[in-house]
Amino acid sequence: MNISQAAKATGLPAKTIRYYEEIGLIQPTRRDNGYRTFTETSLHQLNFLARARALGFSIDHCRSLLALWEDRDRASADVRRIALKHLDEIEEKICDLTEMRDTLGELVRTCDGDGRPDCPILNSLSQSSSGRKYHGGVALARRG
Amino acid sequence: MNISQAAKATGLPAKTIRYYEEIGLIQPTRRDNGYRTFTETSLHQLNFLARARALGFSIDHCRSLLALWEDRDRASADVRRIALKHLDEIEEKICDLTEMRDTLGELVRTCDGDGRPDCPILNSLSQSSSGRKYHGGVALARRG
DNA sequence: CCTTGACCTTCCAGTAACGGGAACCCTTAT
DNA sequence: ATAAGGGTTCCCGTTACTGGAAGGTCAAGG
Repeated sequence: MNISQAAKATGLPAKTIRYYEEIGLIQPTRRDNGYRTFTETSLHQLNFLARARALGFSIDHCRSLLALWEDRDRASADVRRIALKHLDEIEEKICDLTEMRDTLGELVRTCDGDGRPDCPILNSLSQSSSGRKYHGGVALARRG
Repeated sequence: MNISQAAKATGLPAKTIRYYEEIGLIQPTRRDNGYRTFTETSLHQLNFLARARALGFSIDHCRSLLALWEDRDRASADVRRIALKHLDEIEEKICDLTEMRDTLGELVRTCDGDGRPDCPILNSLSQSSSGRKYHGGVALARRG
């Protein structure tokens, strides 16, 4: 099975699959012409990764989970620990975002949105930062 | 006022302030020795930026908001439109994260976390992806 | 005058997780 | 022979910074 077939089968872009190989998450074999070959096992791994990534696990966490998955003797507790840690992070993010949403929602609510130059949103933003939290800048930033 | 004073006054790291100058968000003047000088106006801008960033506005949105803020004739509707768009994105993120949390929480709940090798979390992850959504990989990823 | 230490400067590299696109090879069909 | 549709590697760009090196500046102390 070639990479585009594997991509179709797992829902992952071919680029992503190549990337996963590059960083050592998977090791598909090669044919004589250099093409990657994906077996049933590769597909299982890729599906595992796709699902874990969809649940928000980082690549590093995915690496650990994948190793645990392939270790017949692993302890369930190890997996649980990673999942719990991730769950905590998700909770915190939801909390931050909810706070953002409430604050911003309140501002938007009080903004007429008409043609007049007065704007409660800008007024609030220009106030000197009481209650503002600096989260390291990037933690709450948007992507894409 | 030097950069470290400005940093202390705004809560932004000096590195970040230099970065904001580099990408053209602010234009502090320079002294003869090359040191940046921050005035009351600079501090207002930096506070504005810090607050907008804390609300999750992207740098690009911040740039627009800052321009609108400094435009005495701007229409309130312009600001409102940006804020609403951002609000939508926040909502969607919260939604995605909540879904993640619920799914992962359910898995963790059914996991004993003992020493035995059987693990419901891994079992679920290894199932073939029904109901899984591929969000473009990065949208839901963690940072830091 | 010299040194020390705390500032300040610029520049370069790295982060997470890919996506876009160029340049080029392989296979199959016409 | 050539065109289409795979595949490959490699490099750059993305976001919003952070860390660190190399070096200039300034005030105080000996």
